[in-house]
Amino acid sequence: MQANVKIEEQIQTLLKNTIILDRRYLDDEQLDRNEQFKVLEEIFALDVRDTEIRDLSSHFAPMFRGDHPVHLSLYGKTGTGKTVTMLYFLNMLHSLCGKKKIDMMYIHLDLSTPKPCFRVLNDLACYLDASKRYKKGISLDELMGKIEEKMKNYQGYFIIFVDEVDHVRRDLDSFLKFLVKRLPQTGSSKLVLVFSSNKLNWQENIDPRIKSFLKVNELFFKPYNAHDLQKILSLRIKKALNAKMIEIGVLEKIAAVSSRTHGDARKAVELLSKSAIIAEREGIKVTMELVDRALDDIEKDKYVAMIKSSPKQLQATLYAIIALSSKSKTLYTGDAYVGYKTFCDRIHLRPLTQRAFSDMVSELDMYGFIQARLHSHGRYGRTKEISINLPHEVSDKLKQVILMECDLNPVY
DNA sequence: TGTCCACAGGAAATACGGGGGT
DNA sequence: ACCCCCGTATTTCCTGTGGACA
Repeated sequence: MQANVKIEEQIQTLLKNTIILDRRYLDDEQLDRNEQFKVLEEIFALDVRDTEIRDLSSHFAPMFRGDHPVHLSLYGKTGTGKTVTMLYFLNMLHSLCGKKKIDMMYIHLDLSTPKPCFRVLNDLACYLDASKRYKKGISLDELMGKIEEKMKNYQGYFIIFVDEVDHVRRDLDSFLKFLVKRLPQTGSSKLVLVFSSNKLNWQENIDPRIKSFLKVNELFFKPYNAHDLQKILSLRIKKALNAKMIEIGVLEKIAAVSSRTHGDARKAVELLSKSAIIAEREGIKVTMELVDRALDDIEKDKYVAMIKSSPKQLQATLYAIIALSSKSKTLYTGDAYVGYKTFCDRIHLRPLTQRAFSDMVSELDMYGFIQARLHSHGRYGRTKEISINLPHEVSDKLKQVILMECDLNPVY
């Protein structure tokens, strides 16, 4: 009896302190297409990305006169809404075309993770239902043929949205050549290509003959400013969180910090989400200080997540470096390599050559785990000076994580 | 000024693993 | 089942190098 009361009390307080009401709205991945569009609609209704949408409209307007719009290039850093805005726009365009009885279809090729040319074409073919999913073994030509075959009888507008084009590894040239020169010549469909990229110069390295065929209109997405971010965040708060548990100023702070450092909407929402999670776990309101802590946490998680998804060899390299550099102040490649080999021995991993090890070190340097500066000691040789400038807690955490990964999955 | 250390980092060769064709 | 092809990971081999030292 008494226990019942107690439990009820506890549940009551928990409910009262609940912050996250619907966590799906804190992570777009968990929303389905329609829900995403709904959220977008609300955001765009607040005049966010208004100019971009206007530009897009005017770019595609010729379609309604039976004209053929030229290709389009979108530029903007990650998280500035290129993908989201374009998808939203295409969706609208699609339904508008439906109303006006204009034949139109669009395809979104998502390259957020880099893929070789082959896979991209395969994806395209799959969307068109022109081929099954291959991993390897079929020639590019054959794939292209299948796609052409499928498109031969299509008459209407055909929009291909290539998201993050510069991520086509190996042979971006032949991929573009196919899209720009070969595909338009098959059948009578009106092909419109939309490219997005966060590199301004992605066109620089492509074959000039193809480049000249890419008569592109360009559209720039500016990073979100604090004002826009506030609108976006407040919408998320409305959808996902218990507004009573969020102190005044938190929203503004997150928006300000985010716009100052990156202007990335996804990261801003992530920060909000992280703050809420911490607050809920500790049963307190979301305060300004909590936002700072969430910021730290995100930073740490980044490293941990990255090392977790890295190959064993890279993990071993990092472990050896962390372990060694806590003992001595300056660490050189040779010593690091020796330490790495002993560690490999311990976890039954076949050690790499020094040459390959050196590449691992460079990679870790690139990712920001360590710093490796080339330094010459005169007749005592030239080597990299390796140092770590992560906070101790982070490197300790990394060590733990790596050990766990290795001990649980011994190789060889 | 020449030597020589202890590597860096480029190029080419080789190993590997997964998948299709037959 | 066997062979071939392709893309990627490593190895092998190699040339290059800043500067302390004699």
